[in-house]
This record gives sequence, C-alpha cells and structure tokens, in this order.
Amino acid sequence: MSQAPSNAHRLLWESPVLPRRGPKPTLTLTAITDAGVALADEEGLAAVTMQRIAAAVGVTKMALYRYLPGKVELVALMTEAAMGDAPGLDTVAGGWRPKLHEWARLLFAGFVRHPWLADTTVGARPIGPHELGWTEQAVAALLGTGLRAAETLDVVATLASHAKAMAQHAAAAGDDTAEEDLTGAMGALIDGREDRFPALAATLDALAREGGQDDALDFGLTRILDGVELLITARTP
Amino acid sequence: MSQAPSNAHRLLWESPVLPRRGPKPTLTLTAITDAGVALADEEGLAAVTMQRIAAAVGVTKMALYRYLPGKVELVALMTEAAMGDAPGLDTVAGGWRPKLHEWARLLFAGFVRHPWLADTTVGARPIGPHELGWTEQAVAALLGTGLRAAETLDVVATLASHAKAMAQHAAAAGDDTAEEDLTGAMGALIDGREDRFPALAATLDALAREGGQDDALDFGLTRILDGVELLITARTP
DNA sequence: TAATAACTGTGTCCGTCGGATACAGTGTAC
DNA sequence: GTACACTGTATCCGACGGACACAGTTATTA
Repeated sequence: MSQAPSNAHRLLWESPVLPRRGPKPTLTLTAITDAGVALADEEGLAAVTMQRIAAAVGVTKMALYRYLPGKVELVALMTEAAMGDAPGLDTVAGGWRPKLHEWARLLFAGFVRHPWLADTTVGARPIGPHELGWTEQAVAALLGTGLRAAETLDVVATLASHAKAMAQHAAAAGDDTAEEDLTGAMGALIDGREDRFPALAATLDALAREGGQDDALDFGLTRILDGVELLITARTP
Repeated sequence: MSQAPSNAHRLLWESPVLPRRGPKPTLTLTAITDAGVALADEEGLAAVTMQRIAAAVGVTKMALYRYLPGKVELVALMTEAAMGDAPGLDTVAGGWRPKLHEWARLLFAGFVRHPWLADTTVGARPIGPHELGWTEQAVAALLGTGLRAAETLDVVATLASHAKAMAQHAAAAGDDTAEEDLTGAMGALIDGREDRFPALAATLDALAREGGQDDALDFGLTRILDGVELLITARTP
C-alpha cells in the first residue's frame, strides 16, 4: 500500500543523512533553499535557475546536484521553506469562524510575501510537512461543527484557493510596469466599446463614483464563511 | 490616457490586415492558434513550443514569427480561443443566483476542457474580448441586486477563482501517473504520523467511512452564493 | 513588358536552460 | 599507508525562444 518514497518525499520528510567520509560539504540544503527563496521573492520564479542559485551560494551549477536530484525537488523544498510552520489557532478566540478567518488571512499574507508560492502549490506535487500542517490547522478548527469529512475538506480547499487567488490578484496589480491595475486595464479596454460590454461599463463607471477601498480578500472570506455558517447552523439541531 | 496598444492587444482586438503584395501566406493565425490549443490540450502547456506547433502546421519554426511577435502573443491567442464566446445567461431563469451558478459551472467546464487555461489566465496579461465577455455576463447577472460596484466585481472574482481552482484540483487528480488523488496522497503521508496531524487523520478516517461522492465545485459554489444572497437580502429593504 | 518593392518561408546562429558524465582533489576508515 | 567514499568542477548535450540574413514569390508601378 505505501509506495516507495520518491526523492522529493525523502528530502521533504526525512532528515538528511550526513556522510562519514570525504571532504566536508561547503553547503547545506537549507542554504541552497534559502537562496532559492530569496531569488524567487526578488525576481520571480522564472529567475530561479540552477546557475543563479549556484552563483548566489558561491559554487558551480553542477555542485547543487550533490544536494538535490533536480529542480523539481528544489522547488518543493523552497515551497516548504516559504510556507513556514503552520500557525497555531488556539489563541484565536470565538470558535471555528474567527479561527478560519485568521487562518485564511495568514495564508494570504504568506502568498503575498512569496507570490511564486501560488504557482508551486498547485496540481500533483510532493507535499511537505509544513503544507500538510496548514491543512491540519484548518481542519482542526472545523472539528465538532457537525460538518461531514468531505465538507470539511471542501471548506478548507475553498478558503485556501480564495486566499491564493486574491494574493495572485494583488501581486499582479503590483509587479506590472504599467501603473494600471486590472480594473484600470478593463476600463481602458471597454472605453469606446460600451455597447459590447454594457454591464461592465456601467459597473466600472459606478466604481469610479463610489470611491472607497476594496478589500477583496475579506469580502470573499466573509461571503464564504457566511455560507459555511449557514450550513453549520442548519446541521445543528 | 489611452496608451499605445501593444502587439498582443492588436492581435487580440483588431482584425488582421492582410498584405497586398508578396506570396500568399500558407497559414492563418487561426490555424496556428488552433494547433497550439490542440497541443496544449493533449500534452500540456509545457509541450507547446514553437517547434512543435510549426511541425503541426507544416512549416519551419521561424515561419511562425511572420504571424506572431513571440510566444507570449501565441499564448494570449490560445487563451482567447480556448475561452470561447461567453455564454448568454438570458435563458437561465430564476434571477441572479441560478445565472451565476450556471456561469460558474460553464467556466469550470472550460477550465476542465483546457486545464492549461488556469495557468494563462492569471496575473497581469493582455485581456481579449472573449475573456472580457465572460466577465461581462457575470456582472450583468448581478445588475439590479443592490450590490455596490466593488462588491459585484469581488463576487465575480471569487466565483471565477473558485471555478478555476476546482478545475485545477480535478485536473491534478486525473493526469497523475499514480492513481492516487490528493486525499489518497495525504492519507499515505499521515499514515504513521497521526500524532502530528490528528484532525486530518480523524477526518480522512471519517471520509473513508462516510463514502459517497464529493462535488467540491458545487459545494463551494453553494456556500459562496449563500453568502452573497445573505448580503443581497440584507441590502434590499 | 520590365523593374521594383513588399512579403513569404528557410537556414543558420546565439545565449540560456536542465541535466549526464567524467575527473581531480579531499578526508576518513581500515 | 592505502583504499574508498565523497566533494566540487569542467565539459558536453539536446531543447528552448528568438535575431538575422537570404532566396523565392507576387502585386504594383514605370
């Protein structure tokens, strides 16, 4: 049943066995990983190449392969490092809802701090203890609410994907050379085409008049949690 | 105010001006784009290289650059083609909620049909008429509900990102060589570590007992729309 | 009709990427 | 002291996106 652990799995879950003979390694996995995280933070995931990382830590490109089987494993380790230890939610008072709200906000903050995490935490991938720990915390907050197991996992997935998407949204607005954000870009596109996109034109027009700020993260979180609360209260007699 | 349209913008929004002299082009932008979409559908976005597309349409790699400035524009055109014309929601009866629910389901279906769309419809990017049309339809469904403009756009963004994330989730479970899905992978990781992840262990255990199927898309959509409905009814006196 | 200008597809070349392999130096265990 | 395990390096490969020069083709113009 339990299949042979892949290289990535071993790197993520087991502590490295240090060699007993030969020259002392000049590097550590942690140093390499940290260099990768720093590089990705500053210049994006595309800038993370073996060359750049090797230069950052002061060795040749091929030296890195003494520590890592390949780039896939490097990205997995970077992801684990950037996720960080899952936050404890025991200090958050008030039951499942404020706990989950805070959890999603912290997750969002992590995705904003490391925008490339949104690209590496998607699809089939090796999962590390940190990432699993985040899920554990959210699931723990929902224990005893009466939700079914599948529903619990769905709620966590919905919240996580919302936090991720809003962080990507925020990152997209910030890193562009043009100072226009997405709504600004849409406005420019619609300008002169109000007949094709009447509802959008009217909405963007109203948006400009309304003013005020828009916290898309909290807005969506509140809607989702409202919906979850509705389900939970319907379940509890 | 309106800045000079980029190459991608011109390709997406303006009809191609055909040359008056010289040999007849053997290709069309549409043929190239369709080949790219087909290739991405079958082998993923990473398989979409200039070489492969050129081979598919029967020319040399460099011939493609007579039609496209570069790969960025190709991906933008592929995205537009794969998104397709936005569905009209007028036939959906019952007000904003069933309209939006159907809209999200159709968007989800598109993301499932073309899993790589999730990667190309993120971040700062040139937006084409099809993509804008999808947004238009969702915004139109929310007109007259009493929501503010910013709230309307937030609701649409929340629904869209949920549909996208669930499609990514579904795609990840399908394309892997291992027959294990994400919950199966989590179960294997937790096995023997129940003390570190007690809530997850209990939930996965309960999940196995509960049986039944899990429609994560509709579950999340229902929660979100419940939350939106709560807000709308609170707004209308 | 002939020349010109515009446009097409091709071949060659470049730098960068991830990675395989062979090799020389280094330190521990026997 | 010697053998072995281990390190970092240098070289090489195929594939990638793309720049550039070139030859062939076609509509316009003289």
